[in-house]
This record gives sequence, C-alpha cells and structure tokens, in this order.
Amino acid sequence: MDDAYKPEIIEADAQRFWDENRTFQVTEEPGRETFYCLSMFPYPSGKLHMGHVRNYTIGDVMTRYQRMQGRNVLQPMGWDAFGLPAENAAMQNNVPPAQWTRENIAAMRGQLKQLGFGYDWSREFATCDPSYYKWEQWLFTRLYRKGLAYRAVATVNWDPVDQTVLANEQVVDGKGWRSGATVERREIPQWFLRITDYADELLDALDDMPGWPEQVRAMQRNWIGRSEGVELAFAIHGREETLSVYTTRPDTLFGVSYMGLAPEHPLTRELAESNPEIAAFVEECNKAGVAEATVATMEKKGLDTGLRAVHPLTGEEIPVWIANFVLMTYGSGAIMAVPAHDQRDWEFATKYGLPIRPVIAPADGGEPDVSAEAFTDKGVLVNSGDYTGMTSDEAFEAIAGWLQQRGIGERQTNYRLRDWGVSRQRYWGAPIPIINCPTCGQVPVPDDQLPVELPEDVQFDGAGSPLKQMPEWYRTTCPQCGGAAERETDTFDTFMESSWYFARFACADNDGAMLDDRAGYWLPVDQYIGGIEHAILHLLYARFYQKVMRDEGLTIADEPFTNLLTQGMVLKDGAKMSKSKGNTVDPQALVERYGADTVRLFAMFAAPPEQSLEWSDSGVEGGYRFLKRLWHLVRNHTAQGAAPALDVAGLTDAQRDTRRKVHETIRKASEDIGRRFTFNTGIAGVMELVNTLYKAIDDDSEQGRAVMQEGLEASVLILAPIVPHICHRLWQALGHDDAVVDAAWPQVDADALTQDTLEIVVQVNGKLRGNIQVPADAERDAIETAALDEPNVQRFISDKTVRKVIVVPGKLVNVVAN
RNA sequence: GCGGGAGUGAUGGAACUGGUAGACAUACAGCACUUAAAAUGCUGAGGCGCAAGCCGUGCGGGUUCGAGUCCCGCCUCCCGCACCA
Repeated sequence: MDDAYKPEIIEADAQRFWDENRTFQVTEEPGRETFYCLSMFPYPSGKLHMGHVRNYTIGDVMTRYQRMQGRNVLQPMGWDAFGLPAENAAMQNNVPPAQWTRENIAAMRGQLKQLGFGYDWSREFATCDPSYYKWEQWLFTRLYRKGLAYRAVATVNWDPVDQTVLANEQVVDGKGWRSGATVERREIPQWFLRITDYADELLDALDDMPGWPEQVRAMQRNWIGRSEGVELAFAIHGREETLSVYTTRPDTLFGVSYMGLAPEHPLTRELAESNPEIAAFVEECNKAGVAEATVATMEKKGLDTGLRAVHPLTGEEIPVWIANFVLMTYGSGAIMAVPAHDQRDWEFATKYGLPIRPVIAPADGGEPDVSAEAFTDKGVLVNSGDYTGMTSDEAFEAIAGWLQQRGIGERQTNYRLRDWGVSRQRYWGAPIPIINCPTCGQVPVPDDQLPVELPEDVQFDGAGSPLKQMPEWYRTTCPQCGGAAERETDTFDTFMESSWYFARFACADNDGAMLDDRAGYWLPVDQYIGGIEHAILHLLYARFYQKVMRDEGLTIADEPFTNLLTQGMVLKDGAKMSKSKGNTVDPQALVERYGADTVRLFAMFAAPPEQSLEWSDSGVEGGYRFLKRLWHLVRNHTAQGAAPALDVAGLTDAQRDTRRKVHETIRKASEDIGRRFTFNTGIAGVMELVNTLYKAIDDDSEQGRAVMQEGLEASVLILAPIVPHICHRLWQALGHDDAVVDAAWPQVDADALTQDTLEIVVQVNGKLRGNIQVPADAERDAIETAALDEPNVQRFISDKTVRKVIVVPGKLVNVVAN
C-alpha cells in the first residue's frame, strides 16, 4: 500500500475491477430477496450538475448498502432524452437535436462512470430511442381504443409574433421570451389521457403508502383536490337555458350576491358576439398566459353582462358578471359568488361595490364581521330563511336535499385534477401515433407500423416544429380505407416517457413486448430517489401509468414506488445553483482535483438528504482531509504486519473503551445509513471513531493491534457504500481477499456495549447543575440519593424544599424545589 | 393568490420518542514539527462575565418538573402550480 492517498490511481483500479467482474450486472434469481433502487434519470443537458451528483450518490449508497445485506440489487440508469432544451440548443448551434442529445449522453455517461456509481449499464436506454418510444406509442393506441385517450380543445400560450405555442416557462412577465410580444391565449385541439378516471384510486391509495413522505402525499391529495359539493342551476331572466355552478358551500346560498363567468365560458362567448364591450373585455382577458400562478395573482377584473340570474330560494335577481379569476378548467366555469364567505369573491365585490351579505356566524355565537375580509370558516346560519340556526353541516344536507328534490341541483364529487394534456406542438418528442383521415377520422397507427419514427436529420430554425413542414413524413395512407391521410404532427409530453421508464429497465432488451415477466420480478421499485420538485406532476403521472399498465395486464403492481426519498436542492451562497446567477460548481473539476470519493463524501456529509445542501469548497477540502487521515491510519497499522486475533477477555480498560466505541459506531451507523438515511450523522459517527482510533495509535500491544484491526475494518465496511474506491483498496490492505463490495455489513457485538457505570446529569428546576456516576444497575432510590447529595445540587436546594424528584432512567434526574 | 416545506454558533449541520443545545465538520486562534511556508498532529472556542452565574434555537404568547422539539398568532426564505425537466 502506498504511503500517500492517491485517488486518481485507486479510483481507476476499483472501477476497472467492477467493470471486469461485471459487478453490477444483475440477473433474475428466483427465491433471492430483491432490491430495486432507482434514482430519477437525468435530462442529458450536457454535463452533470451537483444536484445529479447528490441524487445519484444517495442512490448508490443505498444500492451498495443493500448489496452488503445480501440482496439481489438492481440499479439501472438511462436518459430522459426528449425535451425543449435540445431544440433551443439546435437553434443556437445549428446542430440537430438528436445529435446534440446523443453527444451529451456520451459525455454524461463518462462522468457517471467516473463517479463510481454501481449501475447495471447493460440495461441503459434513452427515451429518444425508437425501441423505447415504440412501446409508448403502442400503449397509447390501446388507451385510445379503450376511450382513455381522447381529443379536445385546450388553451395554450400563443406568441403572436413568432406564431408558435409557448411553454409556461417561456412566458416571462406575460411576454414571449424570444419575441417579447404580449402572450395571448389560444384554443387548439389536443390529446388528453383520462387520469381523472383514476382520481379516486390515486387519492385513496395515498393513505396506504407508508414509504412515501407525508409531505408529498399531502401535496398530491391537495392536487387531486376531491371535494363534495352541489352542482346547481340558476335560471336567467329572459333566457331558456340555466347557468350551472358548482359549490362546496351550499350552506352559504343565501349570501350569493353575484354570479361569475369565466371569460372562456360558452355564455360569455355568446354574449361577446353581439356585445362589443364584452368582446373587448374577453380579448383583454385573453392577453395573458395560461399558468395558474399567473391567473391567481392577476388583479381581479370583471364586467357586468347586464344579465340577471334568479336566486332559487329567494327569487331575488342577481347580477351576472364576467370575472377573470373564474377558471374554466374547474367545475363548470361559472361560480355563485358569496363575498361574505369567500376571500376571492370578497375582493371582487369590494372592488366593484357589490353587496356583501353575511349568512354564516361563528359557531361560538359571535357576530360575523366581514368588513375587513371574508369569514371562511363553517359556523351557524343567519339571515337564511328557514335554514337560519342550522350549523353549516346541517344546512349543507338540508339545502342540497331541497335543491335535489326540485331538480335544481345535485350532489356532486368534484376534482381539482384535470385530464392530462399530452400533446405538444414541438419536434423533439415521440410522435403521437395517430393518422388523420378525411374519411375515417382519427385512426390509431396499427401495431405492425410502429414505431412511428421521428426523423432525426432535420434543419431546425425554431419557427414551429419541422414535422409540420415535412410532407414526406406526414403524408401517408389511412390504415383503414387506404386513402390519402396525414400523420399527427404533435408529439408527446415528455412526462409520458418518464412515467414508465422504471418498468422498462426490467426488460429493456425485449423488442417483442413492452414488458415481460422480468417486470414482475423486479417491480415495484423498492426505493425511488429524486428531487422534491417532482413531488406532484412526475410522481402522479407515473402512479397513473402504473395503474394503466396494470389494467392492461402488463404488470401486477398497483403502485410504482414503494419507498420514496425526496432530496433537497443544492445551493451555493444560499441560492439555487444556476448559470444566470453564476454560482455553479462543476463536479467534474472537483473529481479531477480530489477524486470521486471526496465529492461523494461531501455530498453525503454536508446535510441530510431531504434538506437543501449548502455547497462549501472548504467543506470538500475537509472531506478530502478525512480520507487522507483514514488512509494514513490504515497505512500505519498494516505496516506493522498482520494483526493478532482478538481476545475479548484479555483487554485492558482502555482497549475495552476503544472497542465499545467501535461497536457503538456500528450500531449508530447501521441506524443512520440503513434505516434513517441520515448519512451525514452516520459519517460523523465514523469520524468520531477514527478520532478515537488515532488516540489508540500508540498501543502496539497484541490486543491493542487486534482492537485497531476490528475498528478499521468496521470503519471501512461502514464507509464502503459512500466512498467505495478508497474502501476497495483499504479492505485489501487490511488483509482480505474478497472485494469489499461483496462483504457483509458489520454486526454489533452486544457484549462490547456493556458499561459498569453510567453518567447521569442532575437538574434543579430544569437547569443543569451537576452530574453523577452511578452503577449501571443502580436502583431509582440510590440514583435519587446520589443526585441530592451532589455538592452543586446541594448548593441550589439547601434553602429550599424538595417537592418532587423526576428520574429518567440512564439519563437524567430533575429535582423540583422551591 | 393557492398548496407543501424550512429558519439552531462566524459557516454547514447535530440533538431519532418532550430530557445535558451546539455532536461531526468548516472557518478561526494557539502549540508542536519546519530555515520558512504548506501539509500533518495536538489543544481551544455559543454570547456576556474575573468568577459564581446569567442569557441563548426567526419573532410574540402558551402548555409542562423540563420545550429547538408540542399548541396559538406573526415574520422571512425555499419548492410546486398542470407546455421546464
């Protein structure tokens, strides 16, 4: 073993060893306990960033730890290869998106290998491979035939100058990012998947997913947003048809003082045709992006239509307004406004001088005060005719029943969740496998014509998708009638690819089926790791896809990911790393300077995985220092030759103390690394152990060296998942012929943990006043007496009366005196 | 705006079930080694105070023998909001 720690040499050696021995290539071995560990695959943007390094190190540590537990562990890697950045790069550098993407993948694959992650590369794929998206297209045609995929119009951001659809991200302060033009809303036909058919299952299953953070489950529950309410119809003076609204608060019905229509509501449209003022207002509303955050933060604006609705209970006339804050995508696109008890309605009413009528009083009997804001709690009804005096819940039942009896309203379960729009008017995505035939309409592409391949050798100028300018590509014949027809030129949302890649890793080489028996062997994923920013969309779509694939008979699991770990962001100077802020740290440079182990160690040491991680160059330096320290300790020990066998009975007190520290560390690290995933504290524990071993460095007695050997082996085994290269070398140096990657996780020797005396702290009135040593088996009375006799405790209680003594066994005594 | 989180020394963080606040590390200071520096090893250290001690976990209240941890009300920052991935 070398005197100096030389990461560049030992890391290349270890990686060659794993490579030559195909260490991480796994096969299905029936009867063996499996563990499928998956980190969210990256978008191939060019090079790895620190968020990737952190994510993939967490996954690799879990993978290697599970391997040391003897499980058959799968850890694959692939590429989320479709998406907007490739199109932007193509415009900037005049390189086809496919070429740019594949070059990036090659570069990033090299970086991942350099970091020593234990992936089974034989399963690798990119989502832009036709052999992958073929099956996505195949499944879509099945969903279409089942009625789970359908076409409808939907609103998009439209850049009137560039004549193109914009992503929400491309709308900056209401303007197109390239043209600077004010963005407009436009309705175009789009493909949708009926995720709302699965809303109840997606929601209810959240209660039975203990391996997911409660935080993420709460976000998904709120996103799905199931509510119980009433849909009721308001008659409109002088018109045949009624105006349908959905409310979760029928108990506030007597407080309705106006109606609100979305600018996109059919009634609004009809009125706009004959009323220029309304048309102008709608046009003004349309000069805005579609993002919900934009809509929700816009200044509330409205226009009285002049129509009057009729209150179903009082017969009173209620003005009908168009309001820009009413969402066409939720409920029926119209609301009954109760400004006294809904904050948005309150703000609108205040602005336009509409009446605010309190009809709910606080349950504690106070007067409702709605002068400064709406009173949104439930309570007791007032000013509500026959219903006055009922609680909100009683009135809900009574009013809903009354409406239902008269055929005016109906109880209804509603969801905030909308169907998933999967069409994108972009080039770099999987083509939607539909042929539009003038005779037959929409016809799914037959299986034997799949995949519909995306042409990759294209000129990309950014003015819309090249597919729309490629008649040689989109002109085709109808599979049904054989007549001339055109392919769909929209491509899929990239969430489509990331919604099932985890399953495809089980059988990526199968070109005859989407999934096979091997999916049954590996799925569901035991541990999924990725950024908290994916808490809702990606994770909800993947759950939906899993259920769809299950219902297609492709797999049996109900849920895709048994355990989920959401890692926090990597920050620099308190802010998210970004090119625009100029605060990025390039992992590549750090690996070259310190080696992969140091980078991995720091990423795991600086913070627990769920928290954000503040990057620190000097912290990295500290990690490097620790590895050198460990190296030198092993070097110093092994230079004296093989260590003698341990004889537990023959240890000195000091050796026994050292050995206790060894086993306390194993116990702590097993908890921290194996169960809690607080790798930072696990590493800190080993650092403490190494500090302790340094203090025992001069004990070159037989048993001193035996304890040192045991301590070093424990340290190396515990650190092996985190810094695998150095541990690979140190394990050999400690005299082992097997590789540490195949070694078993260390076991705690309970006998080594026993102590004769314990230190107990003593408080007086909750403040620390002293500590006492007591025999480990001391009785409560003896501890109490010892605590009261402690001189400093005496000083604080001598002029007081002891009222109570609280003894927390093995820890603390609190004397209450006054 | 709505939904979900987070605030602890100079810094990253620890304190797992309500029981010694600040483990471990960084930065800093001192000592040893060195012609010197770096590297390495050892030591010190929350603030105030000579000390006894007092104060201290974003802010204001509360529960408790005891609160960073539980409850109520605020403030600030971060993540998501359906076409970024």
